[in-house]
Amino acid sequence: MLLIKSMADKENKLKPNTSSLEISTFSDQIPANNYSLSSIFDMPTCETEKGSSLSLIETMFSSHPITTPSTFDLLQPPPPAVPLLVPSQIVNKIPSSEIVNTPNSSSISSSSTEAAANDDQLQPNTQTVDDDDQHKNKKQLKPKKKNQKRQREPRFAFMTKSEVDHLDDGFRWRKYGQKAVKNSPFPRSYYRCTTATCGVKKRVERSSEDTSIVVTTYEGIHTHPCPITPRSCIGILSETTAYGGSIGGLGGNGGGSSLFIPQFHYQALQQQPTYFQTPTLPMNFISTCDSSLYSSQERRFSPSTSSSSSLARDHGLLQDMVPSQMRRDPKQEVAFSLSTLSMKSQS
DNA sequence: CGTTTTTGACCCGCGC
DNA sequence: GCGCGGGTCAAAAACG
Repeated sequence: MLLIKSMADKENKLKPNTSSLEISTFSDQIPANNYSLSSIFDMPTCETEKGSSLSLIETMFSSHPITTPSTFDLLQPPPPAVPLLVPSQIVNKIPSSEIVNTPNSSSISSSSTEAAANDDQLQPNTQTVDDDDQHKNKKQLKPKKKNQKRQREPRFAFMTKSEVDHLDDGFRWRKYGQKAVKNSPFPRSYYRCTTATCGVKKRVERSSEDTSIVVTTYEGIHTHPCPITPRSCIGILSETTAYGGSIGGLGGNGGGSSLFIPQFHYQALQQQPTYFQTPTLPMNFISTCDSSLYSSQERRFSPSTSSSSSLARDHGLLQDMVPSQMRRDPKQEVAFSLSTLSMKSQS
């Protein structure tokens, strides 16, 4: 699971060279039942340039309980990546029990089969039914087998502090539904990746407790490159990850938060099962902080910013993960664990 | 005119 | 069995 919180307001816009961005991404072993992450983690606080202090993780999912742990069980938090990629200061805050490798965890690519295998209620012939087929069957043949549960892709939830609900993450989404959320004045929107072969979906809803927080839940893995690849992303990405086949992303524009969570290189998922196929997480994440300065369309053609190019010159794991300026500022902490993204990519 | 959004209806799972 | 809530469909409307 990834959780991200960013601070952005109109007066304190996120810029690549500023450190007003607060990020906390991590993975955990998902409890079997509903849970509130705020009760699991005691994250440190950090200060923005404006001096405001807030917890990196305040009320993660306290109002958004995850009720489908089976999908999250698919996440694989690999131990090797955590100590290398997560600042120890942050790691120490995360109970080790929460980041241990999960025996039941599996890869994304193998999630469908393993999920089915782990789900005794699933019948064997349901394992290969994908979303599209489900939809077709839904229209053609209403009756479903009783024990046939809808198979869900792994989900990744992000929390961002944003004024805009639908954050631009570089991918193109088509809204296909909207529902009122119980006990919340804000509706939940359903989006689907517009790429024909890509079945990634995402839900966007605003927290009822903190209306400034937008909860974005991604479901599935993109099987294609990002159609709108920010130059700044390319600037700091290794060649193998420049496409940023992603689990999910957030990117603000129009004065909202400006985040971009790079995703797996879609090829990496298929070919190279290595944790370190994903060191681009915070890189993209941070490199596109300036997206508020231009629209997503413009961003497609915008030249690399000086900051991103400077970031591109940074090498090494930590350098790759954290902008130099942010690294220098002890107040600005970036906590992340690629373990969530580190899933076996055997196919 | 193609694409996206809106929105009411429908399906499905689950709890009672 | 029924009601509720989450999720999805698809026609119509809106948009660029």
